[in-house]
Amino acid sequence: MGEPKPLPVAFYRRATAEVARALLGCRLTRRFADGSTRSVILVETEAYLGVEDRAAHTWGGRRTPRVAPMWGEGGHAYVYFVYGMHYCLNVVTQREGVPEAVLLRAGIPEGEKSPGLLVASGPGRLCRYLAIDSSLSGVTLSGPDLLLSRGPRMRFDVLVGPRVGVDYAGPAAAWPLRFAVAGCPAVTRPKGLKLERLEVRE
DNA sequence: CCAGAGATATGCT
DNA sequence: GCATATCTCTGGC
Repeated sequence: MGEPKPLPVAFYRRATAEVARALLGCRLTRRFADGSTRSVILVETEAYLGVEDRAAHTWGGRRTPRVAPMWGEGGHAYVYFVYGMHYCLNVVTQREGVPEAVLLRAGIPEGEKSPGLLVASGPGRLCRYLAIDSSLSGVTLSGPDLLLSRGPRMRFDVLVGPRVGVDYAGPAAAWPLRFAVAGCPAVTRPKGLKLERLEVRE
């Protein structure tokens, strides 16, 4: 297999909830210092809609050193540390000055000897599996360390529902915000998720 | 199923 | 200073 091709910048410039849905089935590749790689196919995502969204770190226009990557160009990573022991990886969307992002909640490891479906289930475990920490916050998702690419050809149903944590309502939250691949055991507590439609990617 | 522990960076008062 | 956090694991019902 050749080198996966990064997603184009235009991919990240759509409405954030739409990007979250489109990330399902995409491949996230982590490259290590020794040149080895690990990849997952994304199966669960969540949108965070910036200044209007009380659940977003940039709610109300917060602009602190930690969230600086969210204010930057789409297609970059925003990684934060939470609960004293977990990292969470977000995909920054849209353009500079629009601080929105998509939390990556689960992925299926690709090419493992014994396909451990559960090791990348949950945002903290996903980061642990890919050895992602806050030193990667702000890096491009089209670079050597992290690469987002179109996933394998597949067809799947999309589950849509509320976010897992506290799901603040608001003007911006009229959108569905959480997306998952139906029937995938790696998806966090599918409760509350409703089947929306069949997705075909070829 | 649910409550509690775990451990610390971050951001607000 | 202090409360909180886009979480995970374990142990008890």
